[in-house]
Amino acid sequence: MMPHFSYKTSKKDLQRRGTLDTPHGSIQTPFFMPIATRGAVKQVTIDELKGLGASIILSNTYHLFQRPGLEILKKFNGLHSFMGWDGPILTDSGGYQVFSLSKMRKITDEGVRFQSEIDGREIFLTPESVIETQLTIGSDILMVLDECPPWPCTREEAEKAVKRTIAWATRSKVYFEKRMKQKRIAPEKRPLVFGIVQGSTFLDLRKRCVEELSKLDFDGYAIGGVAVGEGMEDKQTIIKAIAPLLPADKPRYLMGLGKPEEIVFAVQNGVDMFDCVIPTREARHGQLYVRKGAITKKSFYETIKIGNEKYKFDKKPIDPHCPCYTCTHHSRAYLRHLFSINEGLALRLATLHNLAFYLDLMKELRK
RNA sequence: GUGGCCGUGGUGUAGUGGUAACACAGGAGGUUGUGGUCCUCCCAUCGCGAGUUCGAUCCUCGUCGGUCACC
Repeated sequence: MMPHFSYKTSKKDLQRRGTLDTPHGSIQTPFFMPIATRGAVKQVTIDELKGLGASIILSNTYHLFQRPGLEILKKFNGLHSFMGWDGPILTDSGGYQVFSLSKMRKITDEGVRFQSEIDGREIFLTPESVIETQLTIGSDILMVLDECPPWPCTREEAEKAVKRTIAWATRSKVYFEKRMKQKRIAPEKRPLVFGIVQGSTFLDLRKRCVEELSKLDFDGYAIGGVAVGEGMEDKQTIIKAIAPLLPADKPRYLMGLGKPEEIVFAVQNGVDMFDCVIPTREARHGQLYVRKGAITKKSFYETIKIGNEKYKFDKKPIDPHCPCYTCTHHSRAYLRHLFSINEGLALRLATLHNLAFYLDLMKELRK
């Protein structure tokens, strides 16, 4: 079996730099994945993503399954050719949707029954079906189906979710290996599959989850169920305690996070991979990131609400030191104007800038 | 000039003898394995003056403004 991941630790802390091999190329860690839930990073073209320094993007099995649907994805031989992105793609399993769309779901040991929020039809996800769908998508990194309990939750609920997550992870891995054998995939074409650690804020449950998942020898390990409502302290406690326990020779992925300082903190604790809606979603709502200084400083950035009245006459770019298209072409006042007249260009320019901020931050963390 | 009708926030509309509701606009927050369409909060001494009343945005009179009809 080929080595998918190699890394070096920095002198201080647990921080590491590495290279992760995928069927669509090798990429440097730590990295941030812009989110393309439905096969598009909102507002941004493929070339722009590459120009910004994105090496991998994230999409979502549950959403793609509904639209465009597997028939189209099969005809196109997967998502890469359908959307025109030839770099690596990680797909979330839909496990998070168990949590975020919880009004419309029913979980059993067998799987998750959803009522589609689009057309109302019933969708039944199992660990096996989710792996199969991700193989159809042609994902480079597959995530297993997990159960992400809400916060707060009781110890009993968390324990139940952990047990189910482990059981599902086992089934996922078995099914994945079976399919790899059947398909006779060459080692370098073989996608990666990641396990997901749950356990809410109960560290002993999380540790047990890590131990059980480690036995299954996944290609990488994710910390899930973080940033679901708990406070900063809980988040830090989980990251600090759990990240170093994950197998060191495999990439570590902190799912769904986060704010810039959370990413920095996690990288310093040995996490390699991130995704988050924050830069893209907040951009669409006019909240933009401005770099203030070195990462070592406590407040190395600030956010501005470009819609605020105080920017009405502001001739400065969003961030004078930012090399992105938006900052090299337009003023805050113009951006504010575009937002106030509800012009689509506003969303585009804002998204380009926030992604530049995040991806530049990752570049710096890889130095 | 005479008669009718109407004057409520930036705009358009509700409403009640116990100091005002809604939408949009405006202002300020929020957003963590995606909500461009989402959430929260703020923004009116009800044209002006007087009277009746415990209390008037509401009733009465006057006044100013708008509008329609008639002379």
